[in-house]
This record gives sequence, C-alpha cells and structure tokens, in this order.
Amino acid sequence: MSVIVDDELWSAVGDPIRRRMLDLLLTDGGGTATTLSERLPVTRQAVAKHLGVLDRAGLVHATPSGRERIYAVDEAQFARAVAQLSSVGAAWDARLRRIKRIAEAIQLSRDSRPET
Amino acid sequence: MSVIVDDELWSAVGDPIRRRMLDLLLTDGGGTATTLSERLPVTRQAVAKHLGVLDRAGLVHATPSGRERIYAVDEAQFARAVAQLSSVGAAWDARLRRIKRIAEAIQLSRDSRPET
DNA sequence: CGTATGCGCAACCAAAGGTTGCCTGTTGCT
DNA sequence: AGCAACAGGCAACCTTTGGTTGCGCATACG
Repeated sequence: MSVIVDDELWSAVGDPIRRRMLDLLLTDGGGTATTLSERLPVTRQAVAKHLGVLDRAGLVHATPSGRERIYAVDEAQFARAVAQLSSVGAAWDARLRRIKRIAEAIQLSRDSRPET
Repeated sequence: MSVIVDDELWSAVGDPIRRRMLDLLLTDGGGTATTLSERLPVTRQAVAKHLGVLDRAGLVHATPSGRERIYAVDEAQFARAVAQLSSVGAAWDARLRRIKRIAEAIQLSRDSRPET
C-alpha cells in the first residue's frame, strides 16, 4: 500500500524556499536568479543553487537569453510532483481513517466486556 | 492565494526516512527506536534523532514503559499535516490549470492572427 | 568604448543527517 | 540476590546541504 515516491522530487519540493520559488515562477511565468532573489529572503547565489536543484529534479528549465538565464517551471514534471504529493496525502488519509475505525472497534469490544 | 504552511511540519515530513517511519508507526500502531531501526537503512541513533524531530513537530509522542520508549503517531497533528499537504497540492494544481487555460487562450489568439 | 549588470566559481560557515563508541538503567534468568 | 543482556541517551566526529561573501567574466547599453 506504500506509495512509491521519487525522493529527489520530494526533497526538491520539501524546502520552503524552493516552494516559494516555484510559486513565484508559476505566478510570473518565469524569472532569473536575480529577479527571484529580490523577492526572497536569501541572496542571488542561494537562489542560483536552489535553481540548480530544481533543474536537476527536472522541475524547471532555463533558457539563456543574452546575459540572462530565464527559468520557467516544467509543467509536465511539476504536475507529476503534485500528483505524488496528493497520492501520499491520500494514502496517509486512508490509513488514518482505517486506524480510527479499528480504534472504535476496540472501544466497542471493551465496552461489552465485564470490568477487570 | 498562497497557502500558509507550517515549515516545521513540512520539513518533518520532507525527509524520506521520516516518511517511512511514520508509515511504520501507522501500520504497526507504535514502535521504539530499536524496532524501527531494524526495518530502516539507518542506525538506531539516527532513528532516535528523527524521532526527536517528529516529537518536536508534535507528530509523534512517546510513552515510557520500563526501559523502552514506545512512540506512536499523534493522529490529530498528523491529520493536520496531511491536510496541509493536500491543500498545497490543490493550490498548485489549480495554478497549473489556470496557466494551461491562459496558454490555450494565447494559442487561439495567435491562430486567429495573420502570419508575421 | 567604457561602465554597469547578470552570472558562475571558489572559499568559507553553520545546521542537519549519519556513524561509532561509551555509559546508564531496566529486565530477566540462574 | 546477582549478573548478563538489552534499550536508550550522550558525545565526538564526518559529510552533505543551505547560506554567505568576494571575485572574475561576459554581455548589454549610454
């Protein structure tokens, strides 16, 4: 029942800065390390490293344009990541519900038994 | 529109080992650092540290029993984490769909324009 | 044509994940 | 009661990762 997840994808999305970067890239449709760093609490170099991580995970890709490197979200890969996220969420949710059911069953059998 | 997420919760769940630990604790209903480490590719001490992280995030709690410390998932807090997971997933999904819609609109307007 | 700007590289630092080694306390068996 | 076995906590150490500063190079632009 355990969901097979791509750890690299997950850890790419696990970092709060990278999540905000994806957010910014999605809303703006693209951006460079410099423009992103202006709206984030870290330096351009830190952003550049994060972009490298996201790039290696396939979540973004860069298109050089003169002296700039414009990054944009790879929609297909990003959709895969979102799907994994929700499938893990769904699996855990189902497990929680099953446990709650079992707990209730135990409670019932305990009620129907005489005092210890 | 950006979802407010508890970074500590996320990073607790972001680690692949911790995800597997939560899985094990959920399926078994509880466990100690030693029993968990037998089923994980890391040492007992590493597991103990992870349990510390999960504990501080409120996702698990320990009940001492003799020389053992039995950890179990805190269902309420865990449910909160799952909810955050799915809400981020939903937000991203919605954003993806909106972008796809816009892309199609641009495509249409380009088709209806004469060649450049 | 020179200056400003965007980027990559290197050195360096702190925190996180992981390991080994050791010590303490509980258990359980003679 | 006494001792071996076992679970767990602590400390030292290593490596990776996220972050910084400083620098050099290339491209754009007045």
